[in-house]
Amino acid sequence: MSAGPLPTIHEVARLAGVSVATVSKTLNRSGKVSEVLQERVNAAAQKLGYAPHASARSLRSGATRILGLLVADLTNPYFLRLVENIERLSSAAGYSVILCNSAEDPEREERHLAMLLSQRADGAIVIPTRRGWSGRLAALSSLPMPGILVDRRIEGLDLDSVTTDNLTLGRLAAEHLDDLGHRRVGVIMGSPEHQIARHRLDGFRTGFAERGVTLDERLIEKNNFSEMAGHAAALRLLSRSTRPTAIFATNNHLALGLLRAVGERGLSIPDELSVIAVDELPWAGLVRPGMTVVTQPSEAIAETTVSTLLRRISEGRSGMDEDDNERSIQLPPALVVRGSTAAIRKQP
Amino acid sequence: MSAGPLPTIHEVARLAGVSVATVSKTLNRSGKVSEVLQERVNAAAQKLGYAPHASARSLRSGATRILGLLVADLTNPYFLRLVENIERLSSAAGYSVILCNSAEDPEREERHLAMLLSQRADGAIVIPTRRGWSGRLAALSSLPMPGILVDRRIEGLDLDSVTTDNLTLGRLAAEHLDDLGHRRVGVIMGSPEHQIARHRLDGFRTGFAERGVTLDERLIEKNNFSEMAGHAAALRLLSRSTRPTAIFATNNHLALGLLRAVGERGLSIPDELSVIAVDELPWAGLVRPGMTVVTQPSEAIAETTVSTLLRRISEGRSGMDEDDNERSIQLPPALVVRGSTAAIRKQP
DNA sequence: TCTCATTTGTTAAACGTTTTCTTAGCGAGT
DNA sequence: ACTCGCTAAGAAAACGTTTAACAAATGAGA
Repeated sequence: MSAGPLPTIHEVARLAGVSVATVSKTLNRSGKVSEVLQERVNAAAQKLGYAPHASARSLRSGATRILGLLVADLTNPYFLRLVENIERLSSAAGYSVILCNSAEDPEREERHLAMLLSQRADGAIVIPTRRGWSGRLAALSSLPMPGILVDRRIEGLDLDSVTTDNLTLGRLAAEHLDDLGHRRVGVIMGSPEHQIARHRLDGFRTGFAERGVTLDERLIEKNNFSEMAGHAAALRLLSRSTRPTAIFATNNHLALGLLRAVGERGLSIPDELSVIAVDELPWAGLVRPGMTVVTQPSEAIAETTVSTLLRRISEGRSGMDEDDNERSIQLPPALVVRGSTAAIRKQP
Repeated sequence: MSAGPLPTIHEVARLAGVSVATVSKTLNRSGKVSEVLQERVNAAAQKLGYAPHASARSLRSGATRILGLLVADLTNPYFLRLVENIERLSSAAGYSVILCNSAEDPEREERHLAMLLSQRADGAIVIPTRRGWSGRLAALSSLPMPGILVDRRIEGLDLDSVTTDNLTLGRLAAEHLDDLGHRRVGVIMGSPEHQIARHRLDGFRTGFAERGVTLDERLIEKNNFSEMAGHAAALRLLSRSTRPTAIFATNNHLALGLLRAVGERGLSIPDELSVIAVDELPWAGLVRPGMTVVTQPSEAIAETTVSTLLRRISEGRSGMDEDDNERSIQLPPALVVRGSTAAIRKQP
């Protein structure tokens, strides 16, 4: 509508017949401004369609009200739920979110972090790449901007982190299967050099151990995290002379591969095989017997992440010294029982 | 590592023993700077870990190198693929992306647009809310910043838009089913007041009409876009005395509901019913006979969107006048045949 | 009436860049 | 020797805010 570039605070001031300082104070509700002037200012701003220039504002004030969100893998539905929730919460708190996808590539991660630094984001939320941590991630712990890790912790770094309690997650799965009488259980997991996979397995193992059951190590398939790997692993498990009566798939992609394999073998779930997976899946409703899963508390994780980061930001602003560093928050998963697991029928 | 706040261009200049102007010219490769000084500057910048202050830069230069990405529904997997591709392309072109989710809520859309305006984003990519267009969206066509619509066109606005050619999409589905001999076909679609649904149906109808087949209007289920609606509609279709031999589900959610209904009825696909859907689905590999789908060209759409917007931005910068307005780009979908459709067996 | 507080408003100085304009330096042509 | 170009470097003026410091105005107490 209006021609020419956007109006500045000066034009608002001129139209309202006051100084720019008065306009600024009015619009930010800081300082004292009389009722009558406030109205004049607001009217003028309204009429001109004034929108404060964020760059100018942050240049002067030092805060950008921007959060960086750097995700390791945008194709992972679990991360997507996190992104969605984090965006919602940040936005509600008055922060904009710059979305970055590193696609599991440390180099992209590095570049994005440099960009976020240049943008002077007030904070960064990072789901880090699997392979090692870049120097720039380490730098987050100190000065440039407060950062927080989500879902994946990095051992050596003293950065806040919010993750699922994966030990408990494994244990929940174990206890459920044990309750149903399963003793010969298979596990399809990613590489044990990744903390998450390791913790889930450890929890699973512990859960059974506490009930006096020892896992058959030969039924633990350790590979990578892809659907193909899950498929192959499942076929191996199902081809054994005495195949497991239940299988625990420790992530989304692996579960997909497992289900595909089960379908190909024509096995019926849960009659011939019980299956328990991790995370609510978008297509969960589709699978005929609904999937029994251990879910990660994605809303709670998003909420804790954002609130913790915002707290760090305000602390930093007030110059508080780093006292309670190395806060690693772990949130509890939940078991959702559906039709894909059942009590064992016959003991062959 | 380094204590205190981040270094400015002045500190780099002092360390290199030159003026700030020289540093700026060196770092931006603008203006003439002698070899030796360039090296001194780069070394100093490197040593200090200098990162240019984006706010200051854009305040002076007028460009933020930020793109707004405002999505109507982050839970839609198709939109997610768009987001992923758009982020990748923008990032490769040196732009950062501010992600906003309106969640089909016009009010949130409005707020986000105001925020993007305040941030002085260089451009905005918008998948608009279904219900009506906000005044601020209309404003995009004129001055504040160049904007482009994706996936959903808005009739009255003279804004660039990039969408799937939904007429052709419908026609492709129709021709495929006709080739297989289907004559009694059902359609499960969203509300016909939405252009997309209407176009897909029109194309579908036309495709059959061109082969001399008239659709049975009673088999066209018009509801909303939810999975629940799809499920209910499917149940209605499958309960008819003479049920259709094939069903066309015009979107993701509806297809999910349809498949659930088919499962509940214990019908076998494609022997008793052929099913064709829209869009590659994340869980496509899972469904036993793979799904036959008409896919939207999401990569091409993302590519066209970003390049068109960036062109608009540079045009705007060079002050070019709006000549070829109202560009509505439509990209062709593709048919992917899998196992969920088959030639009709018996004619009951 | 004169001071002194207290309120309300304005002036002007930052914030960290980019960029225009100016100047210094210098070799070449007369 | 003097001017004329030419190049590389620097000085300083923006860009649009916020905010500290200050001025003006008002009312109260003596």
